Amino acid sequence: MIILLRFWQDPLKENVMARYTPEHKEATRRRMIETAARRFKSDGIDGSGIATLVADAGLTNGAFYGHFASKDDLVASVVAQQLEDQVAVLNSLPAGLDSVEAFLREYLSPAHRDDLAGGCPSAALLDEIGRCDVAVREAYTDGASSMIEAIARHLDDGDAQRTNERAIGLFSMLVGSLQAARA
Amino acid sequence: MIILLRFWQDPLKENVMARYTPEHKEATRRRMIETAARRFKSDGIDGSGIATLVADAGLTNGAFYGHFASKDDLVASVVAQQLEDQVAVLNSLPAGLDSVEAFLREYLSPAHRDDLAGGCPSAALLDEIGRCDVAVREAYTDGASSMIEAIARHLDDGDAQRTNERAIGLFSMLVGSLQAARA
DNA sequence: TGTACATCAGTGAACGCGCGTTCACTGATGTAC
DNA sequence: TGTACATCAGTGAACGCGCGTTCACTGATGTAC
Repeated sequence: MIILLRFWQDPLKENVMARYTPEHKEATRRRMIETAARRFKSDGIDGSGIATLVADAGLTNGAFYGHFASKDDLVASVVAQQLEDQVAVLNSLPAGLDSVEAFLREYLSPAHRDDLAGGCPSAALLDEIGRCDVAVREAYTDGASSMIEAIARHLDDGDAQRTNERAIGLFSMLVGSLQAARA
Repeated sequence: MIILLRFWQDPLKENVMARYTPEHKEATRRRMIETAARRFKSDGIDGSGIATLVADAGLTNGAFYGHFASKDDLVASVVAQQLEDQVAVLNSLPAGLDSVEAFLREYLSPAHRDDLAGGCPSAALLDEIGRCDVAVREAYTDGASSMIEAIARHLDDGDAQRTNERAIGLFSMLVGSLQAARA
């Protein structure tokens, strides 16, 4: 959750890469989503203009609309991708309460508090997402329910309903605490 | 916390009110702060333009800078006022855990979830405040620590340190839960 | 193998628009004589 | 009491600016013959 996957090509290799392979355009799109995620989380969604977002990915203004239909389309893609990454991290944790505890300590650590760009998307963007268009909000609710499930899997104590409630409570408290610590 | 104080004059009385009494300008300023609070919470800070904010208060564009030095100045005033109101509500609750429980039920009620404009400023604005200028963030941290104190007063169990930690935890969880419920 | 053409990821200038802010002005109120 | 002037909350047009988006173009790559 804290350490982001950096799966885009390094710039040198990128330049050598054939321009019209099926992978090339897809790689650029992924790079845009990754760099936009960091920018959104540190400067806010409204606070990040298209010009800055494409420059972060090493492109110019006009290239944007070859990859996304609109800014909102990018936002929805970013939100979905970010939550997917978090779910993957949660699922890769070994079972047992020890690993949950280690995860919590890391989540609430000063390092995570100070790493807005690389940190939890919910803590950085939740209330802005609530004011975005419906596609973005759907991307968020879909992703968040996967998160809750992933958390619940670690807390499972037989009573499904209760486990789910505790997962939601834990998630809410984590996000709220982190936001409070930052403000 | 949920029911806002509506202390501005009603329009009829306002029109009759002498224009240059010391109260007149102050009343306009308070009205701006109140209506701006509602607008910020429902549309976001970045999402609310000066033109809309002054129109909400029944004024036109240019009047704004007779009351505030800048938009950030208004934001800081709104944040301070909102938290002050919340503290006043908390302090007016009768002592005892019953009233705390009633308060929690109200805070987490569907009515409060759906009342963005009239609801808790922290839940609606926390992550946007984190990206505002230093005066706004100071107004928030000052107000929030009064909030924590007010909550702690209701949870007091003799151990000051522990009470304070529980107050922070409760506050974080409430804000986080409400945001999650809204998104 | 060499040449002509098609493809298409990316360029960069331009668009209309709403933003925060400024400013010359208005006109009702308060004050001086 | 009546008149002339000062005050000042509020008006509304205008400003420069950055936004999201569009579009004619470029030039490296892939394909056809």
